[in-house]
Amino acid sequence: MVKPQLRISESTIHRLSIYYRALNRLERENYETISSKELAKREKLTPAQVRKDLSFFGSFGTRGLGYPVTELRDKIAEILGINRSWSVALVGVGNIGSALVSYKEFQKQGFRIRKIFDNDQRKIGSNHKGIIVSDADDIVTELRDSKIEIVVIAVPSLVAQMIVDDVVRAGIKAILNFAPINLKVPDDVYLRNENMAMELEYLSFSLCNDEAQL
Amino acid sequence: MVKPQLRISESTIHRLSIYYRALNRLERENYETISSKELAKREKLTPAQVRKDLSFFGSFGTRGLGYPVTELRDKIAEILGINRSWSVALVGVGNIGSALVSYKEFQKQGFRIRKIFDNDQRKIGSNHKGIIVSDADDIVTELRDSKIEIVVIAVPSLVAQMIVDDVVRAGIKAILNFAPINLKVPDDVYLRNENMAMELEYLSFSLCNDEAQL
DNA sequence: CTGCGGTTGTGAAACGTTTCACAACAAATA
DNA sequence: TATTTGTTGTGAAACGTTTCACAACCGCAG
Ligand SMILES: NC(=O)c1ccc[n+]([C@@H]2O[C@H](COP(=O)([O-])OP(=O)(O)OC[C@H]3O[C@@H](n4cnc5c(N)ncnc54)[C@H](O)[C@@H]3O)[C@@H](O)[C@H]2O)c1
Ligand SMILES: NC(=O)c1ccc[n+]([C@@H]2O[C@H](COP(=O)([O-])OP(=O)(O)OC[C@H]3O[C@@H](n4cnc5c(N)ncnc54)[C@H](O)[C@@H]3O)[C@@H](O)[C@H]2O)c1
Repeated sequence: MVKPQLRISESTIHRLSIYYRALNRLERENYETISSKELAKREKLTPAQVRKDLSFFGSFGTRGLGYPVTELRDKIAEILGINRSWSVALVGVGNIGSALVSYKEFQKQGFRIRKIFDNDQRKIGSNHKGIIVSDADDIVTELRDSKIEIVVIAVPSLVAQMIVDDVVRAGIKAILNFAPINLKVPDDVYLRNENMAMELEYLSFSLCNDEAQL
Repeated sequence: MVKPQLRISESTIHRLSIYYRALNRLERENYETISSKELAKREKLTPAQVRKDLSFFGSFGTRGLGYPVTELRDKIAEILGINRSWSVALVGVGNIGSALVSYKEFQKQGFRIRKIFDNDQRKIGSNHKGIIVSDADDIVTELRDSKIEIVVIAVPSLVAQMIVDDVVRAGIKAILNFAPINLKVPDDVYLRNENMAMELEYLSFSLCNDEAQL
């Protein structure tokens, strides 16, 4: 898929996610083709950037015409690996965990929550959207025997490292963490952090340094 | 605060957020000073980066000794503008909105949710952590007469642009958006997006391109 | 008060990403 | 067929960020 031995930057991948969503909308609006110029305008990017990003993975457009919307959308889905479904487990079904379980878009996109863990006796055994909450003490064994590929961590910061150690021990290679803390994982485990406080802090900084044109 | 006419990059600000949290932990662990080397190690960054980031804002360390933990933490809080409290409004108290209202860390950090809007008749008038939910139809007037500085958008994507237009019309200059869509705002309004799907997609991409050492 | 180990602050080099600019091509029109 | 308009794909230039490397300095020991 990727042109051999070319390192793709994080920003490029993030923009592919953006293109993917934009193309879905364009399809709904019955566009058949889209130029890099128009796509860039819609997403506040530059046409050159759109073309360069795509060119890392192949040549999907037609000169003079632009890119075929549906085809490009599918191509990007393939590149991102979202043209399939992924088995996801959630650890910690509190405020944010519950919100994630109830979020239909993730399921629609192919991210299927198949296991939920918690250590609260009142929650263990309860049913969340058809999934029975397991005891967090069993994470290692339950994950090892499962087909889970991605684990979402939504437990308090203080216990997050402990949980993530278990998750890693169970052989999981991809983790999405909501605790505002830097988790330590081996090099072969992919870890992404979702840190809302950081975005609020960015807004705070922007407001404080307003005249400086950020 | 910022050295005159120097543009600070987004990455630098994000790292300041990281340092801030790290320093808080160090304080709890009774560290009095910390070297850029040690701080970098803890947060998987480089010592040079730590020093360069801080140097944009002044000179906070002592050669031979490192940085004073508490003092530096307070300095960074001042730079980020989080040494004060901010009045926040939330629009959409569904799954994710409720999670945010219940999240104590934001309040502790000084981000105080003071108003909540929704358009669901069953929710309007109800009480969430001491705040009565207002009718979303009144956003413009209610926000205009208020001291709200930051608005969090947690409504379905389809209505997010409409809501954000109201919010902008009310004179709000900082918005944190959870809807997975590119919102259009005037140049003088700061908009940050929290897009969880994007992080899941990044993990998916990483897993699919594993051998390529991402 | 000199020398040494340790660390900052910062210009300059190295590196990475974005933007530019244009050849190559597609379609439409005359 | 020739010409015009529009757009991609991509090397090369411009720009921005990270890393390097070292002078300047601190505290301490002798
Ligand atoms: N709520 C938010 O809006 C929000 C926003 C940003 C970040 N976060 C972060 O997300 C995480 C969860 O936040 P929350 O508000 O949902 O907290 P919460 O207290 O509502 O939920 C935490 C859940 O984890 C469970 N838990 C605790 N220890 C556990 C363990 N050892 N093993 C398994 N489960 C355990 C608890 O029983 C609870 O169900 C925290 O790290 C928080 O900082 C939350
Ligand atoms: N739930 C999640 O975990 C999650 C994760 C990522 C992103 N998001 C995004 O966050 C947003 C909210 O998601 P959710 O799961 O909380 O949805 P939800 O349906 O649970 O909540 C949406 C809330 O917005 C209210 N609302 C609808 N139209 C409104 C209007 N015109 N004015 C004011 N309020 C209105 C609804 O009454 C409801 O209370 C969506 O854009 C979603 O894509 C949610």
